[in-house]
Amino acid sequence: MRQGVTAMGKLSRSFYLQDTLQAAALLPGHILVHKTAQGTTKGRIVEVEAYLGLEDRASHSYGGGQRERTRIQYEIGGHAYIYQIYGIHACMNVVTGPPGVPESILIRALEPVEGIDLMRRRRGVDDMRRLTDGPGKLCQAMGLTRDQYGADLCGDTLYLEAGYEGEDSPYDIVRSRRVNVDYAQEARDYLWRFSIRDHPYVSVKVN
DNA sequence: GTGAAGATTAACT
DNA sequence: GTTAATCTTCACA
Repeated sequence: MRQGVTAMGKLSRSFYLQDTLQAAALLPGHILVHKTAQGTTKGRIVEVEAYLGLEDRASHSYGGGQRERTRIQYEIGGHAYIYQIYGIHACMNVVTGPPGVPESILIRALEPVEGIDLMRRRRGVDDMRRLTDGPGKLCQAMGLTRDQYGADLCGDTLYLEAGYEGEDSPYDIVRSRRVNVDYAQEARDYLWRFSIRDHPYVSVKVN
């Protein structure tokens, strides 16, 4: 390694075991990495939303009823919860908390960092701005499908790389209402979306 | 077995 | 701002 170039490590299990809202607030700025036979893609997380199963009417695990789709949310934090939505798109979540606690964090937007040409090919789009500025788009760009359901983020193919060091985020994080959960009664107003202030890759403008 | 709805996107008007 | 695309999962019978 060259002098002055710091290799920052992979986020460890402990990151995923902290309080979900705390983890969600710290997630923007870190890097999502996916290694495939086609190549490696990396993107800096710029927008996430927390889903707290038991008390959150917008969560797939609301009420705690364990279903086939949400099985992985009940595992220990640090696994990938990927589901298909509207029959078309995949969405990538990071499972948090100890075993038995169905909480996760939806990754809603990334800033492309590495493998940008591969992302362009997968998306069939040239404009870099449209590569990863939405939950379905980033999965397509990163090559994430339900095949990655349950992947261990403490493994070597799909994981998070530290984008900054230390306990506190150096980014200016904004809390806002989540996107497209208006049906969720009282839960629609929870400020469980965390994004980097004014970042160009955030999917939906913060109010 | 049947049906409804969705943590979205892109292409419209 | 509105709407179609497209299909798995879940609720209910």
